[in-house]
Amino acid sequence: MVEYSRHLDAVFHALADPTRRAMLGHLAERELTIGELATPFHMSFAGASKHVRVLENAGLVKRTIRGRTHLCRLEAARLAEANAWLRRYERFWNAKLDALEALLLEEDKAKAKKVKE
Amino acid sequence: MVEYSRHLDAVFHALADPTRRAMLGHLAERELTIGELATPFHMSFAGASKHVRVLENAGLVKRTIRGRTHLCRLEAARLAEANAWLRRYERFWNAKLDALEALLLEEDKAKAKKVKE
DNA sequence: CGAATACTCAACCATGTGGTTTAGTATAGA
DNA sequence: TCTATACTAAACCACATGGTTGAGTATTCG
Repeated sequence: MVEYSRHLDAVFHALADPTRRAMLGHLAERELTIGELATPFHMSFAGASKHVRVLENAGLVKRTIRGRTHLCRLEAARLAEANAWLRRYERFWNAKLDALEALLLEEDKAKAKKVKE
Repeated sequence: MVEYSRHLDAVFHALADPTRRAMLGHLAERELTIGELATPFHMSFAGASKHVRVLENAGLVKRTIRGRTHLCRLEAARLAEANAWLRRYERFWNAKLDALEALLLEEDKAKAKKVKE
């Protein structure tokens, strides 16, 4: 759980930029080269390339060099880690789950009582 | 959906720091003052205070000034937004949820149909 | 009142960030 | 082979970040 920490730093930092989030969105459709990733943005090629590097370092993108083009594909495992971290706070934003939790808690109490008896 | 973008920048940036993530963890237990939030960390009081400010600006923490102490409580709505963003990639890391997603999508379609009618 | 407490603000520092441009490397294709 | 393509690397810029210290502002309490 603590092992996530380093990952999470990099992943959340990578996600904190709208360009990079958009890039991930495009990669969700299909694999793309650096050039294809770069074109939608008003930015130099090198600039976009640096964003891809950040995503790669965060483990969100894997690169396959094929000839002179670099094919990038989405790697979702680290997104799953980030999601897992966020889910720990789910009960704070989801009242329905709060009620469920209360229910389960009571069930647990009932069980505990039975065990004691 | 695009409206999230500004929020997401701030939220993900706030979450990219382990000190701030730990602070949120503590706030999940109970409301805390700035001083209580600061003590666990090897850091000046003012330094910790700046972290709280970042969380506050990201909308993750609400502050209630009570006399000379500032009580902070977790505000999870923005975490929910971040979670919603991440969930769009769920199918990439969880094959089982893929089926669920398809199901929900059909339900949504059914609902949309009803609304239209 | 006076002193301790809880906190902010401002200035400062080193480093990191997002962006650029220019130059360089390696591959593909005429 | 010669040139266009796809990309990286490096140097540079302005600005943000995470951290510090020191001073300032309320508020509480003896």
